[in-house]
Amino acid sequence: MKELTTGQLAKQSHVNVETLRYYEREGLLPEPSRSESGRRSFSPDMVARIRFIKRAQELGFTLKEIKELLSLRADPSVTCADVMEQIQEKIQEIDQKVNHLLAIKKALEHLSTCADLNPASECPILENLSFERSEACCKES
Amino acid sequence: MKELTTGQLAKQSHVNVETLRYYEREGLLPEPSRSESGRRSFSPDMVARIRFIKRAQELGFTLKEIKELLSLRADPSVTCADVMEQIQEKIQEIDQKVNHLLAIKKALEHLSTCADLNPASECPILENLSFERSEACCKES
DNA sequence: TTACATCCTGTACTACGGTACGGAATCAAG
DNA sequence: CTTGATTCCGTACCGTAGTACAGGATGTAA
Repeated sequence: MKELTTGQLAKQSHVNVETLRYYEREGLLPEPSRSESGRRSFSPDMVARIRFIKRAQELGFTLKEIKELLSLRADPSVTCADVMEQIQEKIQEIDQKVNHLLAIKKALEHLSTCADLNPASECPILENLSFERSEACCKES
Repeated sequence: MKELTTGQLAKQSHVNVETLRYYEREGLLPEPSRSESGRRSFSPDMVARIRFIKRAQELGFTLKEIKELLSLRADPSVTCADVMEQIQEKIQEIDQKVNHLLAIKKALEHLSTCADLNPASECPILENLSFERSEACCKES
């Protein structure tokens, strides 16, 4: 396999050239070797590394966390259990986010119900948003 | 009710003084009247307005969207149905976010399972993250 | 009156994940 | 050899939701 230029790596990994430079700055990519004229020369392995980064992003990891994952991988004293732990944490975070969103949804649905019950009157939705919680919203049932 | 100074309004609405100035700049608060020396003088209604903003933020609206909601409220030609529509949109957005998070969770759980199945071997989790999708991950069942 | 608190303005800075741009150098194709 | 594409670097900018700060002007309490 040949080494890749910045542009080639960018194309193959479906990211912007500037993004590669940004990842390098942020320590997500190792400093590549350079040609005599100073141009970057990337190992083809970097395609997989960027796929890793993008996939992990999709999975809800921040670049900072991904950097940690990548350094875990580089450290031979790290066990599979260490990685498992990070993933379990991430799953819990996701559960929390989902629960928060569902609570918000419930509140919004409640506001909708209020509106249904007040067809011809002034819209109570916006006023209800002013309340601390929306319990005191509707004319009872 | 007396008019409030910036500091009083900030205290009563539990936000930072700078946040009030920021909201004013962003058009979320109307330009308050001023004292002779140039100090802001807020109507006590602004406490409710900021509560509205904060509550709507909790419900997942951005400041931009909140600004729209506030202007809806100010416009007498806007019907309750218009507001309902915004809320329905928001509910759909939330559903999408939840579904995305649950898909992520599933993928992470799958990675955990893989790790369970490979107790003594090299940790396959990180390598699996490199895959486009994680179907090809585990030793079958 | 003196001291301290609050307020004013404008600007800069934070985090996040990049994107855009200018000007110079270099590379590859015709 | 010339032209156009690519790459280089540093820096500035985007949106989001604020926070921080400098330096000056007021307001208030002892």
